[in-house]
Amino acid sequence: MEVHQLRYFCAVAETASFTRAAEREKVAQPSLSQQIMKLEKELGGRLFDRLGRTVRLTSMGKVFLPRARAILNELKAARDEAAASQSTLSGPVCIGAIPTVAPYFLPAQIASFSAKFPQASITVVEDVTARLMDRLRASLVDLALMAHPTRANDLKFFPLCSERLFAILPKDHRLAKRRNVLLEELREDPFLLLRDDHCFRETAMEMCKRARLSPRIVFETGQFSSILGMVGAGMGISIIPEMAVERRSDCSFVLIADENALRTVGVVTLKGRFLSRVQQTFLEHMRSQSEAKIPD
Amino acid sequence: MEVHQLRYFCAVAETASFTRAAEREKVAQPSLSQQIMKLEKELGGRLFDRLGRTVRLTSMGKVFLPRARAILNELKAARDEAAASQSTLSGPVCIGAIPTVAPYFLPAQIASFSAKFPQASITVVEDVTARLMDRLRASLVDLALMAHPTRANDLKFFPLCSERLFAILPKDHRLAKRRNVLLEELREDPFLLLRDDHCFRETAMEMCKRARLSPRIVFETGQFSSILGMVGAGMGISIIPEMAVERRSDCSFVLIADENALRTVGVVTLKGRFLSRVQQTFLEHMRSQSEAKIPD
DNA sequence: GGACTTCCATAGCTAACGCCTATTGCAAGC
DNA sequence: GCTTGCAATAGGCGTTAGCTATGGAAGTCC
Repeated sequence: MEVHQLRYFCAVAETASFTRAAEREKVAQPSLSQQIMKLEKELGGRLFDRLGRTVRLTSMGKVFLPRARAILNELKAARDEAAASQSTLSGPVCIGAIPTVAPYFLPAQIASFSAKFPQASITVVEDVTARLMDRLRASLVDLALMAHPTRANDLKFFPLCSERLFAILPKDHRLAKRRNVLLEELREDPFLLLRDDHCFRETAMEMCKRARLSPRIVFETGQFSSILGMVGAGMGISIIPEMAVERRSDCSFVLIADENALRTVGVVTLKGRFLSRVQQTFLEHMRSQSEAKIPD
Repeated sequence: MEVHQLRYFCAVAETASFTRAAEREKVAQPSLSQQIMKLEKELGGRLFDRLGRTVRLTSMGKVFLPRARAILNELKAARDEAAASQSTLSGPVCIGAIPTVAPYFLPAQIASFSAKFPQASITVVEDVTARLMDRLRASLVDLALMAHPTRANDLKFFPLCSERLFAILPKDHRLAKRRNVLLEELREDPFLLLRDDHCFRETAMEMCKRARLSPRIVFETGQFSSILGMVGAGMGISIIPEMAVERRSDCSFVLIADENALRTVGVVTLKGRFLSRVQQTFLEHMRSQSEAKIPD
């Protein structure tokens, strides 16, 4: 049973004529007759009575007609829906983001994108790098915002922006008024850091290592806002990226005087993964939005 | 968009592998790949992500899958229903019958057929010959019980039985006790006949003509039972076929002594009309049932 | 890290099948 | 009885779904 056979069948039923049906379907009449006969053979009985010059549905034809019509409609609906899911900028976009990027970067991006494409249904998953990579590989997220080009070669990294790193000090810290600072100068201060699974902990530790400094860690957390609070309370110092800097009365942010004190934020996708048009568009939206923001 | 493409698509979606899907669908893997690619091209986007060794639905694939499944199910249902309407002995049988046959012949036929094939849904239309022929030509009835082979060459006549004709006389008629009678002997009696559009009127008039008798008609009706009642009341005499004979205290039935005093009852179908299996079976049922009943 | 395996895509060929034109066969209408 | 209208048949052609063989990329094993 083939699609064109159903089309021809409906055409004959509707025009009550093989000749007119053939015209409507833009095929020669014998071709159409053949296909109808083939269909009749498959179904084990005639669909039409051929009575001299009139053609009429048999009782089997009568029960078959609505089903054939339904199938043709469903085919059209399926084709249309599929095409629409590609051509219109609608459908699901699931974005992953690490906790040290999500609250500072995503809200504005999503807001501007949603304003342009209100049909897109955006969901966000916040998780640490390792687990985001798993989710990418399982196609549970379409795009992931992460820091540093990934070493995994089944993933692709699109850099968005590089941002400078800052030392965060209590307002009354001896270096709080400086325009910039070397990490070496903070050798004696107790450190507050993110937990082990956060990639920014690694970034910070890397900086310390470059400054030949092994920090005394007195507090670990999962979010910068806790660090800011604790630093403000005088518990110690820390390192944060530029996007986490915020005006506070109890903390000072001092630029780290090291040209390598940078964090690169980018979008990661799974290689070989086909992105729908919305998903692709969201990626391009983020890239174009952040071009302007790349500080250098 | 073709049926096999939908089948292949579902197979890949369900096995998560082109190779396994090809095995399941009994085609070579490249053939299947080609068809999927063709389908993807038609829909304007990929249906699957090919990620190294895993194959996974894209978001378009996810919306397309249930629709493809639904269509395949509908196809199967349509095929099954059509095949069932041919193979199982169910479905509509619309029988036409002339009023001078219907009440005497049909009830037993329908009862025995329904007992054997309770799935058949039988409807009966009672009408005179001319209108039954119209209904046959319009496919409003599938079979029609009529008398005498039809002259119309777009119809086909299957004889069922030939029955003798009887004179019906009031109990106190001078010939009421006879074993048989010649129509000539009834030359003086007033006649009761069916109305003009009933074919049995023609049969009766034919008999009169053969007996060189032009009957004086004193009553016309549409049914034998009225004639029986009126004859019983002594209004006159009439002619009826054997199947209309019934024991009555006020009438006598005397066989007409003419070897041509016969009425042939048969089934008529429209030439070129395809009968479903029930319809065909009903026809054969009637023919086999009445074989035994053909008097000669 | 190189050989092997696994899996999908590509290339080239073949056979089937849908479509074509021309013609026949059958009714219907003048 | 001839023409007309319509579906079926016959025979040729081109497209295409299917095949085998091969290529290339990713994962696996020693």
